This record gives sequence, structure tokens and C-alpha cells, in this order.
Amino acid sequence: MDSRLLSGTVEMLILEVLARGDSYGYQIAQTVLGESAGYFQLKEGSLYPALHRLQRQKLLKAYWIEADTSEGGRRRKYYKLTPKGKAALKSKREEWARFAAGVSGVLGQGHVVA
Amino acid sequence: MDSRLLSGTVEMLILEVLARGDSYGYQIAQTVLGESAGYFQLKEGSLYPALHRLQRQKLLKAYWIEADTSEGGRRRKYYKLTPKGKAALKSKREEWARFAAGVSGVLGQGHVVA
DNA sequence: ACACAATACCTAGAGAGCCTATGCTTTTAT
DNA sequence: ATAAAAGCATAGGCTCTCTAGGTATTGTGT
Repeated sequence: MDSRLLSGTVEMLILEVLARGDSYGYQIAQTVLGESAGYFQLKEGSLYPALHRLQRQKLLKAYWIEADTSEGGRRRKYYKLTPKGKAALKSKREEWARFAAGVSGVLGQGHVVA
Repeated sequence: MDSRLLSGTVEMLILEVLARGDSYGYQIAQTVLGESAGYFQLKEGSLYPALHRLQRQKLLKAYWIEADTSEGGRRRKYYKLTPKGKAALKSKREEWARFAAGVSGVLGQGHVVA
């Protein structure tokens, strides 16, 4: 995977996953990995800063879930899309569509992506 | 245009334009602008460094053309794709296809881009 | 029992790439 | 004459990804 291509899309991918239900960092990465047929291997050094960025922009809200088995248990930080986040996802998807259409135009193959 | 999306693609777009014939910086930008329906406005601060980068990687060769009208004339620095550059373009197009397919996979709309 | 991988979070610093701003020259249009 | 367009180039700022390191818990194999 060329990580330079990834630059603008990480946030959109995160928002997209969260639009289908609350999730936490590690699981978001796994979901993206699976749905991209193993292509997008979101690294921790990109994933967590991106989540914090989105949270600062009020596109996400976070809440901790401490225990999951008996006592102690693994702590997970779940993220939830805000209304503002939903709007941002819509906007990013549109931007992506324009971008992909632009590339297709230059590559001159007539493919259109929505 | 979201310039973050552009990151990995500038070089591919340049190579693509040059694959159809020698050109110079300013004209390459105009061509890309036209073929992307006005979407990609390659800025000078991205364009020229990219051309120099590609040249350092031996993907392009450059030659100056000094005069074009009567005397004096505008100087233009033409770029020509090397065989290595042609191979790089092929590779970048394939990478782009994988990337776009990955995004489509996550966006879950079944669109495929080649 | 013990080591190791997987799960789960975080951050600092390096490296790369795009943009704004600036500077220079020549040609064309007003 | 004056401004805009054509044409090239670079410095510095900003942002983003990655590597590498750190912490802690849980499951697995020997």
C-alpha cells in the first residue's frame, strides 16, 4: 500500500465505519482491513491521532468501556458519530467522488466513481 | 479540492500527461486542469518540485526550448518520459486501481475503479 | 509456570509532500 | 504605460503518515 495515497482518506474511512455503529480504534482498523480486502493496514500512529483529531473537531464523541469479561478486563475507547460527523462524512464522500472522477478524467478511461 | 487527497497522485498525473507526448510544467498543469474538468489545480509549489523529483528518479528527462516566436522568446523546459518512467506509470496506475477499489470496498457501494 | 502473540491504548520524532508567498523574466493585451 | 498572463524556481510552514517506543491485559502453546 502506498501510504501517500492514504493521506486524505483515513478520516473518511473512520467516519464511514462509525456510521454503521459505535466502535473502538483497534476494531475500526480491523474492519477497514477486512472491507478493503486487506489493502488498508491502518497503523496505530495514524489511526489514534486521526481519532483524536476527529474528536477535537466534534465529529466524534468517545466513551470508555472498562470491563468485558469477569473483573478487570480490557478497556476500550468507543467512538460515536455526532450529527456534525455524519454531515462531514457526507461531504467527504462527495469530495472523494469528485476526486476519483478527476483522476479518471486524466487517466482517460471514462470510468466514473460515485 | 482537498489537497490532502492529492498527495500520492500528482506524480501519476504528470507521468500520464507525458505519456501522451512531451510537455512543460505550465502546460502539464493546464492539461490536468482541463481533463479533470477543472478539479485539479496543480500549484506551482507542488508541480515543480514533483517534476524535479521525477527527474532525480530518472523517470523523466528535461530539455530546454529557448525561442518560439521571433527573437528572444519564452523559454520552456520540456519533459520526456524515460522507459523507466513508463514502467513507473504502469505501476502507479495499478496501485491507484487497488487503492480506489479498497476505498470502494469500505464505502460499501460495490463500485469498482480500474 | 513461562514465554509469546494478540488485544488495546498512546505519543514523540522523522520524513515526505502540498501550499502560500516570493522573486525573476518575457510576452501580450488594454 | 501598465497589467495580466506565461514560465520557471525555491524557502518555510503545515499537515499527515510511519516507525519505534512505552504501558497493560488476555489467551495460547509448551
